[in-house]
Amino acid sequence: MSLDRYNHKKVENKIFSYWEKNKLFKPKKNNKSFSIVIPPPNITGSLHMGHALNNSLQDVLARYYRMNSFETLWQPGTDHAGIATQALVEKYLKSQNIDKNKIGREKFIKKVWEWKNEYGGKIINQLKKLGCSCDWSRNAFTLDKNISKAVVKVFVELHKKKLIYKSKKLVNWDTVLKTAISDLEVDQREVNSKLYYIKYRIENSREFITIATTRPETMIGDTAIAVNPKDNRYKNVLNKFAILPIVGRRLKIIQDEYADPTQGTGAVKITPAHDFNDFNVGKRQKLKLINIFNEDGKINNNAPSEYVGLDRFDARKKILNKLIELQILVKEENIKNKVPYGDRSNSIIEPYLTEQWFVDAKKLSIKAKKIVRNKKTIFFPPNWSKTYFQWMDNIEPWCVSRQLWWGHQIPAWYGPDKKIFVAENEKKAKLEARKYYKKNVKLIRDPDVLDTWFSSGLWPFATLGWPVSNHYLKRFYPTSVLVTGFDIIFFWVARMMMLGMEFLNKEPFKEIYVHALVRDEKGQKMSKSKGNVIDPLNLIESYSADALRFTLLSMASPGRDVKLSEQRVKGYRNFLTKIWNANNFLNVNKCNFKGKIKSNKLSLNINKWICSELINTKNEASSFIKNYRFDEACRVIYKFVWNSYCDWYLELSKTILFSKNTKNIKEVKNTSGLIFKEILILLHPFIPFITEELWLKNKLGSKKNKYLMLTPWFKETKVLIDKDVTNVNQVIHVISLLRSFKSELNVNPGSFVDISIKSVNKNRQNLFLKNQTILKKLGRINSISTNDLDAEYASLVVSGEIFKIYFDKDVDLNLIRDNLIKKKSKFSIELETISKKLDNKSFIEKAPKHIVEQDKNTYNELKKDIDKINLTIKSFK
RNA sequence: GGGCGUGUAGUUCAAUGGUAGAACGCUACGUUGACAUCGUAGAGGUCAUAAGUUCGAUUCUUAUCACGCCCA
Repeated sequence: MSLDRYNHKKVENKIFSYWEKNKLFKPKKNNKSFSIVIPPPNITGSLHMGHALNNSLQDVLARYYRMNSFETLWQPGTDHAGIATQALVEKYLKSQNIDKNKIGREKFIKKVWEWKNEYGGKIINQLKKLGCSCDWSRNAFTLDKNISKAVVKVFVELHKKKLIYKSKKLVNWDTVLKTAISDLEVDQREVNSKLYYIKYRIENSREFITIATTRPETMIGDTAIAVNPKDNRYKNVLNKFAILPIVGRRLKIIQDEYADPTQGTGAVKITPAHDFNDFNVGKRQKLKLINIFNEDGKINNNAPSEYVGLDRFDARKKILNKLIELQILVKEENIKNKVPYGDRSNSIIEPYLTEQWFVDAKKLSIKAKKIVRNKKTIFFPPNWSKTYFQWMDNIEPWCVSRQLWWGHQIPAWYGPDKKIFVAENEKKAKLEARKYYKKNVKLIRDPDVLDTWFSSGLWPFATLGWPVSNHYLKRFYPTSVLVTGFDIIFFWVARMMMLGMEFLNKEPFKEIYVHALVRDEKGQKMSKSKGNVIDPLNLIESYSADALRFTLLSMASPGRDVKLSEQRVKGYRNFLTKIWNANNFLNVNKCNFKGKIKSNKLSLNINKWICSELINTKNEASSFIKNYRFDEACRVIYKFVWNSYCDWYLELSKTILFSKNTKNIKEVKNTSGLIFKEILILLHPFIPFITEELWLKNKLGSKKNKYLMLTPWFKETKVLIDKDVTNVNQVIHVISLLRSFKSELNVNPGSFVDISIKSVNKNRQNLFLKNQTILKKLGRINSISTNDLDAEYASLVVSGEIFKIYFDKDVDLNLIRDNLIKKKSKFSIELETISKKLDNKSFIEKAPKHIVEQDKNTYNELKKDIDKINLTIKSFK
């Protein structure tokens, strides 16, 4: 009979639309609550493997807790990604010959919103394809009105508390995007560079001091030369002046710990406006800061006229040529050093002196650290807290202003004398200004916007409606768990912790589950330039979202990267097919899905057995999910469904289904259907689509609730231990041995045999006779007899007892004997190791009793087996 | 330089202080009753190396060697 095959393409979208239409994603009132906020993907993004893993994990949790009667909210949303989005739209406009600066800020922002409304929802739809059960009606965006309000409030309050301030400092400046960026957005890359040795003449002398630098062009901004106080080589020139070549400025030769005697010549030029270390030296030594760049990285008017307007790299070339001409370039040395790159623009970042807004992260970090130290927020795996502390302990002021248009404009206004008024809106700023100036003055708003992470730092409470107090905030904050990749512990997690503690005085998450990166099958980071990117949407298209989810989840072992290969996805697609076919089998045989399992009312041992397996699996799976061991949860469920249920139970059940005992048939039809129903429940958090499809197809829902998604997970938890259960395990064991035996003896596995259990003990004889239908069918046995037959036989030794096997065709006696000898030697080796242990007095004395007992038992069993085999071998002679 | 992590079957990974497991791949065979996207059987491991703790170490400790990531 040919039945239809599972076609995920027909199923997945349809099922999702059912869930959405029937509003199943909305939290249902209940005593206990469970909440997650999604790490908001940015609106320019499209689903990559990292998202797929991250969201599969969250969805398992959300679905699991929802099915366990928790009032569950998975809060979705996206962030506005200031730099990325602005750059993208700018580029797009440029392609249409529209210049951002010509159309102006307001129109530009309108264009970005247009773009956002058109394309910004792409990733949301992709998350839906993956099956994410977020409450999509609450989909949030960092530039939404309410979140923007929260952002302003936070800014104003932090400013009041003096935790936000404006200051002129060196920042990381992106000369392409023309904005400050945070330390974290700077990528330190090791590159091949040159170290240039340059002679600076000592004033009023014919002597020189040679400095070494990787950035000769910044010499225009030099304001000193430093040597280490311990460096005796330069004693004679200390406090003298050197003359800066090309420019002619006098540079004092100073002592500073920063100069490293082992680096270069030990003398180092100090350019406080263009290097973070030099900046600190400058502060200590009260040096002048001379900025030599414009915001685009071109030389400004502080340089000699012939260099003004040159790009920094052209300036370098020109200056080097000049140095050669002046014969003061001593040498060039090839070195490797770290050069800062902007992770968005991919251009070299310039330390640049500007006025920016800073958050006093150090103060904010105090509570945020405490909460983790006190285990109010727990990292999983726990080691990530070390990373968190390490960063928090060395935290620097957080530069939050960006010279962009797209984002939250800073709520700060300037009076005519540059006096700053920070307020929630212009009206309030004006009021304050009036108070200050005692008259109305014109205020100009700060043009800059806030770092995107500033608003995503408010994500766990701003999305729940803060600062307005409401049901959601009360019910779902602190959230239960944050699921995130380790790469944004600093960027995002730390910031949410700091701001959550500051404004709600409560940790934003009770737990933080940190997952790894998804790499390709060779362990390489996926990147477009390497061309090894596996697109999750392609995998979904080919193998279904369910298969992709199960793959990612089963590989999500803590502390380990996910190395993804398509083969695995294919393998789990096969798993779906298996489930689908099992369902076909049940339907063909008119199995019954209705009712409840009452394991204590079952009479057939195979039914008791599968019930017991199910309960064990369910309990194990539950505890694995609670402990974030999704890999283990997948493993036990997969094993149960495929091996226990499909391979053994359904095969065993055929002996009943194809019998004539109507009572037994009924019990099997009930049990097989109900166990399958339980399997769907069990699997639903992992593979929601196919399970829901089968649930609906078989009409397994109640009148109140049609859908699997809202069906309770737990029904029965008591572990079933029963003699019948262990008996089934024994029967399975014997069948397996018999199959192996045939294969070892080169006997056609399809052929039937007769067996004699004459020499087996009475109890076990009864067990085998009682289960002879099963044994005969699955073991391919004609007859089981308590008397030996008059024919050639081979002996199968099981647990010290001999089964005599009569084959329908003659088997080579030598083969049988060799088989026995092989087994004997295997057993003998085992026996030897165990007897060594048992002969060891300290083992007997010191090892736990049950271990000694266990070994003694094994010893006896092996001994018995070997004796029986010896006996049999003798009979050959 | 500081920190974190990883070395277990051909591959990707589990587990465990008491005779090493799975999946995929591979090999052989294919038994009418859902399934060849399948079934049955099988091969395949000095658990990176060395020392220590222990009755016993793949598991704990230390060192070494490889590899990866983060921070400076």
